[in-house]
Amino acid sequence: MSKETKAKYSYDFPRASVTVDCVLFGLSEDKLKVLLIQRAHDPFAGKWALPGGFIEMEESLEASALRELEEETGLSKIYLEQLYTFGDCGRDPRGRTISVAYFALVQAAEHHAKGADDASAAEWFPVDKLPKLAFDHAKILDCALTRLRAKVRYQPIGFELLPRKFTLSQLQRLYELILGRELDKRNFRKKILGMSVLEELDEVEAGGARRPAKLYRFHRKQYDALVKQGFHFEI
Amino acid sequence: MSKETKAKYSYDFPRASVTVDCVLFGLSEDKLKVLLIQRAHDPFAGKWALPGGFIEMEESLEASALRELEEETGLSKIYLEQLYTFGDCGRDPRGRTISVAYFALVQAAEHHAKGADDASAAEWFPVDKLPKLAFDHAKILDCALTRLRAKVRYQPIGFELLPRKFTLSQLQRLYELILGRELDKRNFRKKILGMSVLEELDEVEAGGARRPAKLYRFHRKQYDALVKQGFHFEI
DNA sequence: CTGACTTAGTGTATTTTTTACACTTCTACA
DNA sequence: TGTAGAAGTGTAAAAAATACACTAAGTCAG
Repeated sequence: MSKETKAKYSYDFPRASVTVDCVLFGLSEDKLKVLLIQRAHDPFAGKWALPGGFIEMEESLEASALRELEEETGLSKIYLEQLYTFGDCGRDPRGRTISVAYFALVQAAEHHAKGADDASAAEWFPVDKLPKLAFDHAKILDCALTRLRAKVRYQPIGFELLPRKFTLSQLQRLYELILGRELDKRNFRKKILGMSVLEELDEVEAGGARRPAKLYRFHRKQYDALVKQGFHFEI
Repeated sequence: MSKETKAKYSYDFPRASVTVDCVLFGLSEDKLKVLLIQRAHDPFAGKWALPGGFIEMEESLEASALRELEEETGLSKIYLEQLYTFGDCGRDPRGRTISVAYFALVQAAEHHAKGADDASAAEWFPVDKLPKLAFDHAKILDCALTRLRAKVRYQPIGFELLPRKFTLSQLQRLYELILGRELDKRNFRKKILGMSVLEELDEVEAGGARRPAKLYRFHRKQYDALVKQGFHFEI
């Protein structure tokens, strides 16, 4: 345990390292944001990067991603979806590294990320105002954004970005942000309510010098049931 | 090179193996088929499995997949798309193995696959009549089928499965096979022709005791141009 | 207390898209 | 030459998507 610092694991053939990286999207200040950490160590020390790191041997890929995320940003209990696997030869100066990328949507407001472990800082950046990223993380992020835009059209994933109780205007605004275009209020409401995946609550939004809006909640069970029946959610 | 058979590559931390596996779909005898190889070696010697194997260090993931495919089945020059990465702990009895799965569509008729290398045989199996598969390959195949069914709805991928020149009836039949339901002939033609991604040829189908059908060709350039304009292909 | 301000909330008419549906055409072969 | 068999074609009805403008409910300032 003292001087045995190298050559502890030997194999007949060379092996690549496997890492996981997470693209976390959040919504705050009326902007779509992504969570980045500032790297504490080389390579790319001081540079911004996606949270992530090496997998452990007795952990599934997703578990690795969740662990790294918690270690570096303090965030936990997040639903991750696998995005893509990046394995080009030159992508990591330390040697051949395969990175399995995950992405997730969270309520940025609820998650005050703080840097820890291999990260000296963690911060939410607007997706249209990003710093230069380490490794090929710009490419990974780009891939995630494309996926998000495609996905939001036919899956009700947007709900993950909002507080559990939200107004229809908030929901519409979210869709407009992700899709990058305005939607008609009446048509949006008609459509989304017609899907019966929203549960109308008996509460209204507090505060503000205007008519208070009704609050709704996403009805996941109802949604899952509809999906099973072959329902096609599409905005 | 003679007795140095172990411990040639050493690392400070344990590393997982990385493999690639390919799900190749083909069309023949009016059935959707998938290409399997019979494993020549342990583990699972004699069992059917997806073609695939370990990556090399100086090869991209896709290049590895193409190489393995050629080694084991003789097929080459195929457009592969990354499907998903499978990395659960118990999936390979040899130890922790991460498999990056790819999938592709080819004209089964044109590709007389023959077993070679680590495969003692290669054969096309109808997707609804599969043998028991090695590793977690049944899961991978299932994932590929789901993806294919989802994808065929909004991308004109089916064309890869047909000969370069094909009739509208063949195309319709293909869609029916993949989607698993019948389509109306007139509506199908109206829709597909309305997309202007098919080029009508001056040839007709030969042979057969019936009215010969016009031949068409997929117009990839036209399709790519439409996609750039934000065109949404959907059957 | 009331009027001004701000966002919430609502319905209908038009256009477009999707669906359902049946007969004629063309060729090979008996 | 006529019969078998797939190819090929149009229209009407239903459903979905779109465009569009006013009233309602609350806060706050005066």
